Amino acid sequence: MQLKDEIRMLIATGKYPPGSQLPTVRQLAVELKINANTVSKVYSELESEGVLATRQGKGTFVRDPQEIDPTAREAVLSEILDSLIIQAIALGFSVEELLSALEKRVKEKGIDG
Amino acid sequence: MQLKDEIRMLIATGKYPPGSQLPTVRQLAVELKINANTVSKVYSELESEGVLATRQGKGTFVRDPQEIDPTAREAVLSEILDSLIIQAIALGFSVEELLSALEKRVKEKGIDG
DNA sequence: AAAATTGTACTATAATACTAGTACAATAAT
DNA sequence: ATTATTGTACTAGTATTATAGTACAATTTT
Repeated sequence: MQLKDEIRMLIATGKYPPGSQLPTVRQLAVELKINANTVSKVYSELESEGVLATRQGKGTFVRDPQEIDPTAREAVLSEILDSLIIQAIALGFSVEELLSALEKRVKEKGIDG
Repeated sequence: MQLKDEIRMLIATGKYPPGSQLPTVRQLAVELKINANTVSKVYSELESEGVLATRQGKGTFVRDPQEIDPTAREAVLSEILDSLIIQAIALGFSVEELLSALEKRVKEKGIDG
């Protein structure tokens, strides 16, 4: 299920800004040649992470971050940070190296904000 | 396959320092009540990431980070950093928030280095 | 109210991953 | 050399997951 990553990517790069509507599950299923239920599951998982919001009969939308419960939002971030830290340390990177690598990567990708 | 994460965790926390030997695939398979081939696969994947080194007939060992090819090592780090950045941005975190959250998380966990 | 649009639930089928058991290959110890 | 130890390859069986197709539920639009 790397579809989740692709959707997050499209959101992160601004292709789908907050409030915008994602393709319908049927549209995306046809486009990617996968099953509508699989798309639905992915949307549901991203919804439970707070990234998306679905409304029956209307569609699936990118959630405005300010509307997300801050506690849940930070919990998700902490989880992925922990995973990152563990992987980096296991590879022998120091904390300093990790921090500077993140800064460098951010600059390279030219991310706004 | 969250076994990979657990092994990385044990390495990161110093339970298995560089050069130390991991349990044999059979030992770990019995202990976790899973199949030896599954353990072998996990070991192989971690080896391809550069974290482990296996030697036929001798066992599987934690690789000394200094022995890892620096290019491959940084490629792995870049990959997980990109994943982190995308997830964080999709959740509406700014780069500044991401960096400070990482610093904070590192301090909280009291990681050496 | 009726029709259209969208996400979801359900069953059956196909594909994938895991398990179990065994045999083999490479290294180390005797 | 022989034996023991360790990781790997292989086949077959099981379980999990994804797919396909259909029907249903909730909302919007007409």
